[in-house]
Amino acid sequence: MDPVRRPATTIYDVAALAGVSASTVSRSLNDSGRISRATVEKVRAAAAELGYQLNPTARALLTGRTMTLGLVVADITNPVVFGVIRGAERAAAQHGYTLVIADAKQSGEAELDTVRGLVRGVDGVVLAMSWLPDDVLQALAGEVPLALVNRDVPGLPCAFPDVRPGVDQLVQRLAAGGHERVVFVAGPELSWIGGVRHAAIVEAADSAELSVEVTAAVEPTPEGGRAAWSEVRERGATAVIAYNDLQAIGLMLAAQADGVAVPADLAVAGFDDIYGATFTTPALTSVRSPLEQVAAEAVRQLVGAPAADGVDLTSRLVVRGSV
Amino acid sequence: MDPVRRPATTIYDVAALAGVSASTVSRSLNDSGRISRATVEKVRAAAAELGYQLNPTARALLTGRTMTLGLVVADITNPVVFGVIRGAERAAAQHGYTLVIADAKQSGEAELDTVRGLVRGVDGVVLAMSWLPDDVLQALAGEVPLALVNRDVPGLPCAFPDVRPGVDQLVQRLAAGGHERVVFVAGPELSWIGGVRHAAIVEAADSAELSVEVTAAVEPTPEGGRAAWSEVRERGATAVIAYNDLQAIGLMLAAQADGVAVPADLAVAGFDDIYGATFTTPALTSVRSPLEQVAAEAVRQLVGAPAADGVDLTSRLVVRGSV
DNA sequence: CTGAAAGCGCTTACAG
DNA sequence: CTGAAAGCGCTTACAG
Repeated sequence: MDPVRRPATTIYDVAALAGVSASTVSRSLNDSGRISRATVEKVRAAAAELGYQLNPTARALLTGRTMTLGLVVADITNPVVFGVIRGAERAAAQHGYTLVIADAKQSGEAELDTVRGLVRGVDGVVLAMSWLPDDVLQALAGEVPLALVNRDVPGLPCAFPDVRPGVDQLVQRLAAGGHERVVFVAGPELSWIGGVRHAAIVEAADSAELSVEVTAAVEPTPEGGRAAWSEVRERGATAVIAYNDLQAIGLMLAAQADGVAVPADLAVAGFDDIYGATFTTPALTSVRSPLEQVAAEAVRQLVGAPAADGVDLTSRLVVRGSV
Repeated sequence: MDPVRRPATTIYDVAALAGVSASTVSRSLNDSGRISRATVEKVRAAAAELGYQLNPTARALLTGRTMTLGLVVADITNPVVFGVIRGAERAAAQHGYTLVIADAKQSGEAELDTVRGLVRGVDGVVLAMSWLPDDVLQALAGEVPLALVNRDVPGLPCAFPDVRPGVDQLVQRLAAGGHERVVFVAGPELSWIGGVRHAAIVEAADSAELSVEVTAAVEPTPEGGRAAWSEVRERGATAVIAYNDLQAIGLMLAAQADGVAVPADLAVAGFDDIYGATFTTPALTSVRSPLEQVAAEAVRQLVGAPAADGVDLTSRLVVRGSV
């Protein structure tokens, strides 16, 4: 791979061409003031002529900052991470950072290994939908600056959506539709956001005088949703809210395969409004959270940039045919 | 972000604790031979005690290699890139590289900018589903080692699946099903793999004595598929093969919305067998390519590792309800 | 088998 | 306003 690359031009090449010292080149290019305009322009011209590009490695060694951020996602197979990746990348670029994306492969152990492997090469790590317990995360934050997406751990920078508005809309809609038995399909036990979703549903149901039951925990996948279907059916639910869209889709397909009409016999809703939520028939109703903004917010906190105003991390209901 | 990090322990700390020179530490840790077993163990113990971790930046500056690879995907929103990301990441890790993932946002210009931004920080770049023309790619390869996924450009390392086996199976199945008018929905004009797919279909159709028409080019998205539906209908097709699954899904939904029964009135198939191909009713029949292996193969070529045997880059038909 | 020294490409006090 | 020099943390000829 190596032989192809021509030796990169350095600051010294530029200095020689411009007839100044390397220090002056460095200062001119970083316009740190204190250099005469004429010199700056001479240096700029020389740099342009040689096609000079800063060697980020050298700078990183000196400054101790790599200007690289790690993003560890719980499971890159879940379409919900798209938004997170997009938002994190946009925010990272905006603050001058490069983003390294790594997959934790749906396992806390793999996640920990992944972060550890990143530690020396990045200035900070964003953990999205982490499977690790609070104390492990707090300890990890001693090794490398950390920020969390869809999680709230005391003492750590965290960003997560406010799920209540969307959940309220969903529950009210179900109540208005005459549903009385609503079942919530539980996500992984370690999922913090799952607990938040459940709590928001229970609270909204209380005010709407609706009863909500919860199933045993299943995987946050279509297979998990399929697996939960029999329990949902036994509970005699007329409406089901899944931990996420993947589950909702699996459950809906399983129910339809059993001859259940959606939404006539069973209303189905999920969370995340993933890409693919419109592929089903009927299309899936879902509580959508602005994950791009949430991820961007986590990055902002991580790099210590000032808060932008007008960031709205509020969820909302996307109504489609399944409810 | 900075103040949190404790000053990292260096090779000199280890050297001091072990009572040897820094050179010896370096050599011991890289077991470059020529160091007595006793010394190596002493150094290892000291390193472990201090929790020493190599500073990759310093090594990179010295060796000129960052041990980082860039992966630029045409559109991270397309589920088809999952496999590419997974395969590339696995292969990169296997060869000791870290993978930086960047999104070209479905635009050749953005793609070029993205690669340029990566150039100085990586040892090589994998371009997946590139939108750039051959000559631009060849020129780019002069700036940074390049490898291509789903593309064949003379003179560059390339990896792509053999689509013919899967296409043959699909076309034979259509022929056996009595279809006579097959329409292929064209993908983006710049898509090399689109041309390959089309050619394979025409060839297979010829041997099966089936006629194949092709539509105007549309976007490789569900919206593109929807947009192509009217043309497909006008052509009186009884079977349609889309450039990719996303198109196939969009087209199928549009047809169904017009009261067309799938597969009774219209057989629909796509390419890629994306995650989500089973979300539709009926589930989508698709020609699946081993993109993980293809991506891993591109990485292998990029880093110049010897070819592993038993890599099979052959496509196959995944039969579901839509055909 | 081990060490002293140079150097990778930058930035930044320290002088002038 | 500009330059000479030191140093970031490593690796690697060059000596011994």
